[in-house]
Amino acid sequence: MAPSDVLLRKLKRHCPIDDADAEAIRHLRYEVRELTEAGEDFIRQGDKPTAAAIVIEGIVARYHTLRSGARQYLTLHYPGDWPDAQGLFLAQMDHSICAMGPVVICSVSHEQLMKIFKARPIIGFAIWRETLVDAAIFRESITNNSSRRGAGRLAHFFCEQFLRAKVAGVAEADACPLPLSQTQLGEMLGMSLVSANRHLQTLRRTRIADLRAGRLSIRSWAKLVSLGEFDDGYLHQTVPNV
Amino acid sequence: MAPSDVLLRKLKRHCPIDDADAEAIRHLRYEVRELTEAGEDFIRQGDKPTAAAIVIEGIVARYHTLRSGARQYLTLHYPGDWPDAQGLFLAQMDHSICAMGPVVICSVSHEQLMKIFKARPIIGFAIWRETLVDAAIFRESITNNSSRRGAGRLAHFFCEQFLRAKVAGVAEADACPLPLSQTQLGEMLGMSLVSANRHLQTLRRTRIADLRAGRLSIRSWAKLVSLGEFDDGYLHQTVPNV
DNA sequence: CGGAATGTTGATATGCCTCAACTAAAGTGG
DNA sequence: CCACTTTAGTTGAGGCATATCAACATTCCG
Repeated sequence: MAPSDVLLRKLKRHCPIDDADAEAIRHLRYEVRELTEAGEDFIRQGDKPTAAAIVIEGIVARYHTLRSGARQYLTLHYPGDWPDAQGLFLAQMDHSICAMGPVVICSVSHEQLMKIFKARPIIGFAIWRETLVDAAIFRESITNNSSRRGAGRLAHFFCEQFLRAKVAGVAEADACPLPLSQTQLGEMLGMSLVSANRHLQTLRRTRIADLRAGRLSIRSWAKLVSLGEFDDGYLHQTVPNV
Repeated sequence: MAPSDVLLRKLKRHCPIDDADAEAIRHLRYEVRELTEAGEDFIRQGDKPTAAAIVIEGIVARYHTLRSGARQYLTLHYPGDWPDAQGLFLAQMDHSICAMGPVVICSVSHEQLMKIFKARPIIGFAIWRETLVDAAIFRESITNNSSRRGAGRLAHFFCEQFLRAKVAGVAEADACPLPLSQTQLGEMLGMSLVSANRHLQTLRRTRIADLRAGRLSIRSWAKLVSLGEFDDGYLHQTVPNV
């Protein structure tokens, strides 16, 4: 899919974009970039970005680097997502973003975006809303990592990733890409890789879900939702009137 | 301080607000509300707000309610903060907000705000930036609650609250209000109240910090920062050019 | 003065981390 | 194509941090 199509598809999920808005978006100049290496950073903590990136293909992750050098993964991002939209107003990156596999991203300069926001506020609102949904996802992660434990924490995470992959159009009926090693899964959920491994096996053994070779398979959605106490409200998939 | 002064003070921290912008803000109609009961909710999970609240005096908290009825506190908010700005674009609240003591809030209808955003984009940008800093704070909480443990987790939290209280103008040189019971401290940091109590005592014994009667006293800022591995970059206090 | 909420302490249990060894799979170079 | 290396996944054992339970102290408030 062409970058502007991915972009429009996503923005329309946030706000009603009319033909003139769509035209303006199609006329943006973006630079397309391919990353082939899994793990490659494309924005680093401390950077001062002058353009915003949109994921076109593949999956990227935001992460903090701790004093010790350890990582805390924060979220994954799917095609259509704007993983560094905050860079529009926050001068310096407080975290890094890396590719979780082969990825295509495109970037649009802040300059162009600021101009379009002034001329067509609705486009700014759509991207603002994107950042607000991100924030809701962060909040949910605080809760998941702080108050659920073991398999429930994994289950909640899997529910979210599966739904988001589905909305982004990269999931099948009962499976989706989830290119995380068990080490990374642990770094995402605040547990050791040994714990991640063991809870993963529990989900396998109970035929609830399976993660293998970068692919998440859902065996029983109902059980997964129940175990993770998952309620998708925070993903805010229903579009408001603006 | 008058509501519009608190509001302007905060917005100016985000973007350069000119006289005409300030005038427009002063002419907004807001409803002032006082809450006297600690613990009183003023927005509930599931609500569909039609106005946005600004904290004028006191401290409020956002929290999730789990299936079990337990709470996960997400963040505290200080005078000038917009704890439910997300309601502008996300139809339904995914969390609740309560007063942590006597509080004054004022609310401005979404209708008025949307109008002013279209006429004066810079005001929208300032509030957008507010929501982006919130998101950065959420990210940091994920990391703090997931990858630091014990006293370090407490220390990081205390550093953040002290700095934010200072910026909001409600802190003294080495102390600030922090109206949390130990139970709530635990619910904020993802630990039991017994653990919260014991780590608190460690900080007391080592003369690093003390929390008593809703008041946080900093005994050694240097040690607190070091113990919590605190770096204030994520609070994004430096103002960008727009 | 009594009752409720909050804070403190001890004892016990358990979940998770760490260490360490080993297996399996994937990628590399001769 | 096969040995070799590297990375990822699996398993067991031991110890520690934190949760839980329970009793008690303290403060606050009516």
